[in-house]
Amino acid sequence: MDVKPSQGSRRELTKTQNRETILEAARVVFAQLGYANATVRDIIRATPLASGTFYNYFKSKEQVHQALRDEEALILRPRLARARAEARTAEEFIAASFRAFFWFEADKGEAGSERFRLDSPEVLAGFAELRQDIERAMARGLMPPADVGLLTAALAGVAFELAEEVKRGAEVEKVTQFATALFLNGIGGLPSV
Amino acid sequence: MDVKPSQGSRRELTKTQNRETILEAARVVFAQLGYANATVRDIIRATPLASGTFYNYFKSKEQVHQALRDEEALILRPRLARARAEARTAEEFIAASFRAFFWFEADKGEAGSERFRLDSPEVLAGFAELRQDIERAMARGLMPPADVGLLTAALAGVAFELAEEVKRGAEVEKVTQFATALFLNGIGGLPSV
DNA sequence: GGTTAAATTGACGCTGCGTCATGGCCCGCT
DNA sequence: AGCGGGCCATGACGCAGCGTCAATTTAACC
Repeated sequence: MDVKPSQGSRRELTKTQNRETILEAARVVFAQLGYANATVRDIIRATPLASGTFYNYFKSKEQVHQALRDEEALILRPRLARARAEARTAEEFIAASFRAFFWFEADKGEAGSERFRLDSPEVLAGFAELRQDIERAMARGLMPPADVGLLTAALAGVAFELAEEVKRGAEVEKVTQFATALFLNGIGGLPSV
Repeated sequence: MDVKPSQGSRRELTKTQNRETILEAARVVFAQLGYANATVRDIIRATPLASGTFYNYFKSKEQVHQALRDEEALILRPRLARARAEARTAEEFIAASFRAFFWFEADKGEAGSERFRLDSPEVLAGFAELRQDIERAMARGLMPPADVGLLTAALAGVAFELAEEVKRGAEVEKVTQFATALFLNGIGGLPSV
Protein backbone atom coordinates (compact mmCIF):
# COMPACT_ATOMS: atom_id res chain seq x y z
CA MET A 1 0.00 0.00 0.00
CA ASP A 2 1.72 3.11 -1.21
CA VAL A 3 1.32 6.59 0.06
CA LYS A 4 1.46 9.28 -2.62
CA PRO A 5 5.22 9.73 -3.21
CA SER A 6 6.51 12.81 -1.42
CA GLN A 7 7.10 15.83 -3.63
CA GLY A 8 10.82 16.00 -2.90
CA SER A 9 11.37 12.32 -3.61
CA ARG A 10 14.08 11.45 -6.06
CA ARG A 11 11.62 9.68 -8.29
CA GLU A 12 9.27 12.61 -8.56
CA LEU A 13 12.18 14.89 -9.26
CA THR A 14 13.58 13.01 -12.24
CA LYS A 15 10.08 12.53 -13.54
CA THR A 16 9.58 16.26 -13.63
CA GLN A 17 13.03 16.73 -15.08
CA ASN A 18 12.48 14.20 -17.83
CA ARG A 19 9.20 15.77 -18.77
CA GLU A 20 10.84 19.16 -18.94
CA THR A 21 13.79 17.77 -20.91
CA ILE A 22 11.44 16.38 -23.51
CA LEU A 23 9.41 19.57 -23.72
CA GLU A 24 12.53 21.68 -24.10
CA ALA A 25 13.91 19.39 -26.79
CA ALA A 26 10.57 19.54 -28.58
CA ARG A 27 10.62 23.33 -28.51
CA VAL A 28 14.03 23.32 -30.20
CA VAL A 29 13.19 20.63 -32.72
CA PHE A 30 9.85 22.17 -33.70
CA ALA A 31 11.55 25.51 -34.18
CA GLN A 32 14.27 24.00 -36.34
CA LEU A 33 12.33 21.56 -38.50
CA GLY A 34 8.81 22.86 -38.17
CA TYR A 35 6.10 20.86 -36.46
CA ALA A 36 5.07 18.97 -39.58
CA ASN A 37 8.56 17.66 -40.41
CA ALA A 38 9.63 16.89 -36.87
CA THR A 39 9.37 13.30 -35.63
CA VAL A 40 9.15 11.81 -32.18
CA ARG A 41 12.57 10.32 -32.90
CA ASP A 42 14.02 13.73 -33.63
CA ILE A 43 12.83 14.89 -30.25
CA ILE A 44 14.25 12.02 -28.23
CA ARG A 45 17.48 12.13 -30.20
CA ALA A 46 17.85 15.69 -28.93
CA THR A 47 17.71 14.17 -25.48
CA PRO A 48 19.79 11.65 -23.49
CA LEU A 49 16.69 9.50 -23.08
CA ALA A 50 15.65 6.35 -24.90
CA SER A 51 12.82 6.17 -27.36
CA GLY A 52 10.57 4.15 -25.10
CA THR A 53 10.80 6.76 -22.36
CA PHE A 54 9.12 9.33 -24.54
CA TYR A 55 5.93 7.30 -24.42
CA ASN A 56 5.94 7.27 -20.63
CA TYR A 57 5.33 11.00 -20.79
CA PHE A 58 3.40 11.69 -23.99
CA LYS A 59 1.29 9.63 -26.34
CA SER A 60 2.44 11.37 -29.50
CA LYS A 61 4.15 14.34 -31.09
CA GLU A 62 0.76 15.99 -31.14
CA GLN A 63 0.45 15.74 -27.37
CA VAL A 64 3.85 17.30 -26.74
CA HIS A 65 2.80 20.12 -28.94
CA GLN A 66 -0.39 20.55 -27.03
CA ALA A 67 1.52 20.63 -23.78
CA LEU A 68 3.70 23.42 -25.19
CA ARG A 69 0.64 25.40 -26.27
CA ASP A 70 -0.79 24.86 -22.82
CA GLU A 71 2.32 26.28 -21.20
CA GLU A 72 2.00 29.36 -23.38
CA ALA A 73 -1.67 29.78 -22.64
CA LEU A 74 -0.87 29.47 -18.96
CA ILE A 75 1.37 32.51 -19.23
CA LEU A 76 -0.89 34.50 -21.50
CA ARG A 77 -4.20 33.99 -19.77
CA PRO A 78 -3.37 35.79 -16.52
CA ARG A 79 -1.94 38.69 -18.50
CA LEU A 80 -5.14 39.00 -20.47
CA ALA A 81 -7.28 38.60 -17.39
CA ARG A 82 -5.37 41.33 -15.57
CA ALA A 83 -5.45 43.68 -18.55
CA ARG A 84 -9.19 43.30 -18.88
CA ALA A 85 -9.90 43.48 -15.19
CA GLU A 86 -8.41 46.96 -15.05
CA ALA A 87 -10.51 48.15 -18.00
CA ARG A 88 -13.11 50.77 -17.16
CA THR A 89 -14.26 51.52 -20.68
CA ALA A 90 -14.91 49.45 -23.77
CA GLU A 91 -11.88 50.99 -25.40
CA GLU A 92 -9.63 49.98 -22.52
CA PHE A 93 -11.08 46.51 -22.56
CA ILE A 94 -10.46 45.96 -26.24
CA ALA A 95 -7.14 47.75 -26.51
CA ALA A 96 -5.66 46.04 -23.47
CA SER A 97 -6.67 42.62 -24.75
CA PHE A 98 -5.18 43.13 -28.19
CA ARG A 99 -2.05 44.75 -26.83
CA ALA A 100 -1.33 41.93 -24.41
CA PHE A 101 -1.91 39.34 -27.08
CA PHE A 102 0.20 41.04 -29.73
CA TRP A 103 3.15 41.59 -27.43
CA PHE A 104 3.04 37.98 -26.44
CA GLU A 105 2.95 36.76 -30.02
CA ALA A 106 5.59 39.23 -31.12
CA ASP A 107 8.04 37.62 -28.69
CA LYS A 108 7.59 34.25 -30.35
CA GLY A 109 8.68 35.62 -33.70
CA GLU A 110 8.34 33.96 -37.09
CA ALA A 111 9.08 30.57 -35.59
CA GLY A 112 5.60 30.06 -34.23
CA SER A 113 4.03 30.74 -37.59
CA GLU A 114 2.28 27.46 -38.20
CA ARG A 115 -1.47 27.21 -38.07
CA PHE A 116 -3.15 24.84 -35.70
CA ARG A 117 -6.46 23.77 -34.38
CA LEU A 118 -7.15 25.46 -31.12
CA ASP A 119 -8.33 22.57 -29.08
CA SER A 120 -5.91 22.32 -26.20
CA PRO A 121 -7.63 22.69 -22.83
CA GLU A 122 -5.85 25.84 -21.72
CA VAL A 123 -6.49 27.58 -25.01
CA LEU A 124 -10.15 26.69 -24.92
CA ALA A 125 -10.30 27.97 -21.37
CA GLY A 126 -8.81 31.23 -22.63
CA PHE A 127 -11.58 31.52 -25.19
CA ALA A 128 -14.20 30.82 -22.58
CA GLU A 129 -12.75 33.55 -20.35
CA LEU A 130 -12.84 36.06 -23.17
CA ARG A 131 -16.43 35.21 -23.87
CA GLN A 132 -17.39 35.54 -20.24
CA ASP A 133 -15.64 38.87 -19.91
CA ILE A 134 -17.49 40.12 -22.97
CA GLU A 135 -20.79 38.99 -21.53
CA ARG A 136 -20.03 40.81 -18.30
CA ALA A 137 -19.01 43.93 -20.16
CA MET A 138 -22.30 43.87 -22.02
CA ALA A 139 -24.24 43.31 -18.84
CA ARG A 140 -22.54 46.33 -17.29
CA GLY A 141 -23.50 48.37 -20.33
CA LEU A 142 -19.85 48.83 -21.23
CA MET A 143 -20.61 47.39 -24.65
CA PRO A 144 -23.88 47.32 -26.50
CA PRO A 145 -25.50 43.89 -26.52
CA ALA A 146 -24.73 41.70 -29.51
CA ASP A 147 -24.27 38.04 -30.39
CA VAL A 148 -21.50 37.05 -28.02
CA GLY A 149 -20.51 33.94 -29.90
CA LEU A 150 -20.00 35.80 -33.15
CA LEU A 151 -18.24 38.69 -31.46
CA THR A 152 -15.84 36.37 -29.68
CA ALA A 153 -15.07 34.57 -32.92
CA ALA A 154 -14.55 37.85 -34.77
CA LEU A 155 -12.20 39.15 -32.08
CA ALA A 156 -10.24 35.92 -32.16
CA GLY A 157 -10.04 35.94 -35.94
CA VAL A 158 -8.72 39.47 -36.09
CA ALA A 159 -6.33 38.79 -33.23
CA PHE A 160 -4.83 35.72 -34.88
CA GLU A 161 -4.56 37.20 -38.31
CA LEU A 162 -3.10 40.50 -37.18
CA ALA A 163 -0.69 38.63 -34.94
CA GLU A 164 0.83 37.27 -38.14
CA GLU A 165 1.43 40.81 -39.28
CA VAL A 166 3.07 41.59 -35.98
CA LYS A 167 5.32 38.56 -36.28
CA ARG A 168 6.28 39.76 -39.74
CA GLY A 169 7.45 42.99 -38.19
CA ALA A 170 4.44 45.30 -37.96
CA GLU A 171 4.50 47.63 -34.95
CA VAL A 172 2.51 46.29 -32.05
CA GLU A 173 1.15 49.67 -31.03
CA LYS A 174 0.00 50.53 -34.52
CA VAL A 175 -1.71 47.20 -35.02
CA THR A 176 -3.31 47.42 -31.59
CA GLN A 177 -4.78 50.82 -32.40
CA PHE A 178 -6.05 49.58 -35.73
CA ALA A 179 -7.76 46.55 -34.24
CA THR A 180 -9.16 48.55 -31.34
CA ALA A 181 -10.60 51.25 -33.58
CA LEU A 182 -12.13 48.63 -35.84
CA PHE A 183 -14.02 46.95 -33.03
CA LEU A 184 -14.77 49.99 -30.95
CA ASN A 185 -16.58 51.59 -33.87
CA GLY A 186 -17.77 48.28 -35.20
CA ILE A 187 -19.71 47.16 -32.15
CA GLY A 188 -21.72 50.37 -32.22
CA GLY A 189 -23.71 49.29 -35.25
CA LEU A 190 -24.00 45.58 -34.65
CA PRO A 191 -27.42 43.97 -35.08
CA SER A 192 -28.75 43.83 -31.53
CA VAL A 193 -29.72 40.44 -30.16
CA MET B 1 11.50 15.39 -82.12
CA ASP B 2 8.05 15.28 -80.68
CA VAL B 3 5.25 17.62 -81.36
CA LYS B 4 3.18 18.43 -78.32
CA PRO B 5 0.88 15.40 -78.03
CA SER B 6 -2.57 16.13 -79.38
CA GLN B 7 -5.18 16.93 -76.74
CA GLY B 8 -7.35 13.99 -77.67
CA SER B 9 -4.48 11.52 -77.67
CA ARG B 10 -4.98 8.44 -75.63
CA ARG B 11 -1.93 9.18 -73.53
CA GLU B 12 -3.06 12.66 -72.56
CA LEU B 13 -6.50 11.35 -71.75
CA THR B 14 -5.42 8.71 -69.25
CA LYS B 15 -3.00 11.16 -67.73
CA THR B 16 -5.82 13.56 -67.02
CA GLN B 17 -7.97 10.70 -65.81
CA ASN B 18 -5.31 9.39 -63.46
CA ARG B 19 -4.77 12.81 -61.99
CA GLU B 20 -8.47 13.21 -61.42
CA THR B 21 -8.72 9.70 -59.99
CA ILE B 22 -6.07 10.49 -57.44
CA LEU B 23 -7.61 13.84 -56.51
CA GLU B 24 -11.02 12.29 -56.08
CA ALA B 25 -9.63 9.48 -53.94
CA ALA B 26 -7.79 12.05 -51.86
CA ARG B 27 -10.99 14.02 -51.32
CA VAL B 28 -12.68 10.90 -49.97
CA VAL B 29 -9.76 9.76 -47.85
CA PHE B 30 -9.13 13.19 -46.33
CA ALA B 31 -12.80 13.46 -45.47
CA GLN B 32 -12.83 10.03 -43.86
CA LEU B 33 -9.57 10.01 -41.95
CA GLY B 34 -8.75 13.68 -41.73
CA TYR B 35 -5.76 15.17 -43.48
CA ALA B 36 -3.34 14.49 -40.62
CA ASN B 37 -4.08 10.77 -40.36
CA ALA B 38 -4.33 10.05 -44.06
CA THR B 39 -1.31 8.58 -45.83
CA VAL B 40 -0.26 8.56 -49.45
CA ARG B 41 -0.82 4.81 -49.31
CA ASP B 42 -4.39 5.29 -48.16
CA ILE B 43 -4.99 7.46 -51.18
CA ILE B 44 -3.55 5.09 -53.76
CA ARG B 45 -5.23 2.13 -52.10
CA ALA B 46 -8.51 3.90 -52.80
CA THR B 47 -7.47 3.77 -56.43
CA PRO B 48 -6.71 1.05 -58.99
CA LEU B 49 -3.25 2.58 -59.46
CA ALA B 50 0.11 1.47 -58.10
CA SER B 51 2.03 3.35 -55.46
CA GLY B 52 4.73 4.55 -57.82
CA THR B 53 2.16 6.17 -60.07
CA PHE B 54 1.15 8.58 -57.35
CA TYR B 55 4.56 10.19 -57.51
CA ASN B 56 4.25 10.79 -61.23
CA TYR B 57 1.49 13.24 -60.43
CA PHE B 58 2.25 14.68 -56.99
CA LYS B 59 5.31 14.94 -54.82
CA SER B 60 3.52 14.36 -51.54
CA LYS B 61 0.25 14.25 -49.64
CA GLU B 62 0.73 17.94 -49.01
CA GLN B 63 0.78 18.69 -52.72
CA VAL B 64 -2.42 16.79 -53.41
CA HIS B 65 -4.01 18.77 -50.68
CA GLN B 66 -2.79 21.99 -52.19
CA ALA B 67 -4.19 20.96 -55.55
CA LEU B 68 -7.57 20.40 -53.92
CA ARG B 69 -7.44 23.81 -52.24
CA ASP B 70 -6.52 25.31 -55.58
CA GLU B 71 -9.55 23.75 -57.21
CA GLU B 72 -11.73 25.27 -54.53
CA ALA B 73 -10.13 28.66 -54.86
CA LEU B 74 -10.63 28.44 -58.59
CA ILE B 75 -14.37 28.16 -58.03
CA LEU B 76 -14.56 30.71 -55.25
CA ARG B 77 -12.47 33.48 -56.75
CA PRO B 78 -14.71 34.30 -59.71
CA ARG B 79 -17.72 34.31 -57.41
CA LEU B 80 -16.05 36.82 -55.13
CA ALA B 81 -14.84 38.91 -58.04
CA ARG B 82 -18.31 39.06 -59.54
CA ALA B 83 -19.95 39.89 -56.23
CA ARG B 84 -17.56 42.74 -55.62
CA ALA B 85 -17.64 44.03 -59.17
CA GLU B 86 -21.36 44.68 -58.86
CA ALA B 87 -20.94 46.56 -55.59
CA ARG B 88 -21.76 50.24 -55.75
CA THR B 89 -21.42 51.03 -52.05
CA ALA B 90 -19.07 49.95 -49.29
CA GLU B 91 -21.87 47.98 -47.71
CA GLU B 92 -22.54 46.05 -50.90
CA PHE B 93 -18.83 45.40 -51.32
CA ILE B 94 -18.39 43.99 -47.85
CA ALA B 95 -21.68 42.14 -47.59
CA ALA B 96 -21.34 40.50 -50.99
CA SER B 97 -17.82 39.31 -50.20
CA PHE B 98 -18.76 37.77 -46.88
CA ARG B 99 -21.94 36.26 -48.22
CA ALA B 100 -20.22 34.57 -51.14
CA PHE B 101 -17.51 33.22 -48.89
CA PHE B 102 -19.84 31.93 -46.19
CA TRP B 103 -22.14 30.16 -48.64
CA PHE B 104 -19.16 28.50 -50.20
CA GLU B 105 -17.79 27.33 -46.87
CA ALA B 106 -21.20 26.27 -45.62
CA ASP B 107 -21.42 23.80 -48.49
CA LYS B 108 -18.24 22.09 -47.37
CA GLY B 109 -19.68 21.36 -43.95
CA GLU B 110 -17.81 20.17 -40.89
CA ALA B 111 -15.55 18.00 -43.00
CA GLY B 112 -13.32 20.82 -44.11
CA SER B 113 -12.71 21.97 -40.58
CA GLU B 114 -8.98 21.57 -40.36
CA ARG B 115 -6.74 24.59 -40.19
CA PHE B 116 -4.06 25.11 -42.76
CA ARG B 117 -1.46 27.51 -43.91
CA LEU B 118 -2.79 29.54 -46.76
CA ASP B 119 0.07 29.31 -49.15
CA SER B 120 -1.28 27.64 -52.23
CA PRO B 121 -0.94 29.84 -55.32
CA GLU B 122 -4.63 30.22 -56.04
CA VAL B 123 -5.45 31.12 -52.47
CA LEU B 124 -2.70 33.70 -52.37
CA ALA B 125 -4.00 35.10 -55.63
CA GLY B 126 -7.40 35.39 -53.99
CA PHE B 127 -5.88 37.42 -51.16
CA ALA B 128 -4.11 39.66 -53.62
CA GLU B 129 -7.36 40.26 -55.47
CA LEU B 130 -9.14 41.21 -52.29
CA ARG B 131 -6.41 43.62 -51.41
CA GLN B 132 -6.49 45.20 -54.84
CA ASP B 133 -10.24 45.58 -54.77
CA ILE B 134 -9.99 47.28 -51.41
CA GLU B 135 -7.36 49.65 -52.72
CA ARG B 136 -9.57 50.52 -55.65
CA ALA B 137 -12.56 51.03 -53.40
CA MET B 138 -10.53 53.43 -51.30
CA ALA B 139 -9.27 55.25 -54.35
CA ARG B 140 -12.85 55.70 -55.51
CA GLY B 141 -13.78 57.09 -52.11
CA LEU B 142 -16.07 54.14 -51.48
CA MET B 143 -14.17 53.46 -48.28
CA PRO B 144 -12.14 55.83 -46.17
CA PRO B 145 -8.40 55.35 -46.57
CA ALA B 146 -6.71 53.03 -44.06
CA ASP B 147 -3.85 50.57 -43.83
CA VAL B 148 -4.77 48.14 -46.59
CA GLY B 149 -2.54 45.34 -45.35
CA LEU B 150 -4.08 45.37 -41.90
CA LEU B 151 -7.59 45.73 -43.24
CA THR B 152 -7.15 42.79 -45.58
CA ALA B 153 -5.79 40.68 -42.77
CA ALA B 154 -8.63 41.67 -40.46
CA LEU B 155 -11.25 40.85 -43.08
CA ALA B 156 -9.63 37.49 -43.72
CA GLY B 157 -9.41 36.71 -40.02
CA VAL B 158 -13.07 37.46 -39.41
CA ALA B 159 -14.06 35.59 -42.56
CA PHE B 160 -12.19 32.44 -41.58
CA GLU B 161 -13.25 32.43 -37.97
CA LEU B 162 -16.91 33.16 -38.67
CA ALA B 163 -16.86 30.54 -41.41
CA GLU B 164 -16.29 28.02 -38.63
CA GLU B 165 -19.47 29.23 -36.97
CA VAL B 166 -21.31 28.82 -40.24
CA LYS B 167 -20.01 25.29 -40.63
CA ARG B 168 -21.23 24.56 -37.12
CA GLY B 169 -24.68 25.54 -38.22
CA ALA B 170 -24.97 29.31 -37.79
CA GLU B 171 -27.22 31.00 -40.34
CA VAL B 172 -25.28 32.43 -43.26
CA GLU B 173 -27.40 35.53 -43.56
CA LYS B 174 -27.19 36.36 -39.89
CA VAL B 175 -23.44 35.94 -39.79
CA THR B 176 -23.06 37.95 -42.99
CA GLN B 177 -24.98 40.83 -41.49
CA PHE B 178 -22.96 40.68 -38.32
CA ALA B 179 -19.64 40.76 -40.13
CA THR B 180 -20.79 43.45 -42.52
CA ALA B 181 -22.04 45.71 -39.75
CA LEU B 182 -18.83 45.22 -37.82
CA PHE B 183 -16.65 46.35 -40.69
CA LEU B 184 -18.95 48.95 -42.16
CA ASN B 185 -19.01 50.81 -38.87
CA GLY B 186 -15.50 49.84 -38.01
CA ILE B 187 -13.77 51.34 -41.01
CA GLY B 188 -15.33 54.71 -40.24
CA GLY B 189 -13.06 55.30 -37.27
CA LEU B 190 -9.87 53.65 -38.43
CA PRO B 191 -6.63 55.58 -37.98
CA SER B 192 -6.09 57.19 -41.39
CA VAL B 193 -2.89 56.40 -43.19
C1' DG C 1 21.12 -5.49 2.76
C1' DG C 2 17.00 -7.27 0.74
C1' DT C 3 12.60 -6.80 -1.42
C1' DT C 4 9.44 -4.74 -4.39
C1' DA C 5 7.36 -1.50 -7.32
C1' DA C 6 8.25 1.83 -10.79
C1' DA C 7 10.60 3.68 -14.57
C1' DT C 8 14.20 3.19 -18.39
C1' DT C 9 16.04 0.89 -22.14
C1' DG C 10 16.59 -0.53 -26.95
C1' DA C 11 15.47 -4.22 -29.96
C1' DC C 12 11.49 -5.80 -32.52
C1' DG C 13 7.71 -6.15 -35.88
C1' DC C 14 5.15 -3.31 -38.62
C1' DT C 15 3.73 0.40 -41.69
C1' DG C 16 4.59 4.10 -44.78
C1' DC C 17 7.96 6.54 -47.60
C1' DG C 18 10.09 7.62 -52.15
C1' DT C 19 12.93 5.35 -55.79
C1' DC C 20 14.03 2.81 -59.71
C1' DA C 21 14.69 -1.11 -62.90
C1' DT C 22 11.51 -3.56 -65.59
C1' DG C 23 8.08 -4.17 -68.91
C1' DG C 24 3.90 -2.93 -71.47
C1' DC C 25 1.50 0.24 -74.27
C1' DC C 26 0.77 4.12 -77.29
C1' DC C 27 2.23 6.73 -81.09
C1' DG C 28 4.15 8.04 -85.35
C1' DC C 29 6.51 6.44 -89.26
C1' DT C 30 7.40 3.58 -93.03
C1' DA D 1 0.48 -3.74 -90.90
C1' DG D 2 4.59 -3.79 -88.72
C1' DC D 3 8.41 -1.60 -86.39
C1' DG D 4 10.92 1.14 -83.09
C1' DG D 5 11.26 4.60 -79.56
C1' DG D 6 9.85 6.82 -75.73
C1' DC D 7 6.57 7.44 -72.03
C1' DC D 8 4.55 5.94 -68.07
C1' DA D 9 2.54 2.30 -64.80
C1' DT D 10 4.20 -1.13 -61.76
C1' DG D 11 5.55 -3.07 -57.38
C1' DA D 12 9.58 -4.65 -54.95
C1' DC D 13 13.23 -2.58 -52.34
C1' DG D 14 15.91 -0.17 -48.77
C1' DC D 15 15.20 2.95 -45.31
C1' DA D 16 13.11 5.51 -41.41
C1' DG D 17 9.75 6.23 -37.87
C1' DC D 18 6.20 4.17 -35.06
C1' DG D 19 4.57 2.18 -30.61
C1' DT D 20 5.35 -2.01 -27.69
C1' DC D 21 7.32 -4.95 -24.41
C1' DA D 22 10.42 -8.14 -21.95
C1' DA D 23 14.50 -7.41 -19.64
C1' DT D 24 17.05 -4.50 -16.66
C1' DT D 25 18.19 -0.68 -13.76
C1' DT D 26 16.91 2.46 -10.11
C1' DA D 27 14.64 4.33 -6.05
C1' DA D 28 11.97 3.59 -1.93
C1' DC D 29 10.93 1.39 2.06
C1' DC D 30 11.64 -2.03 5.74
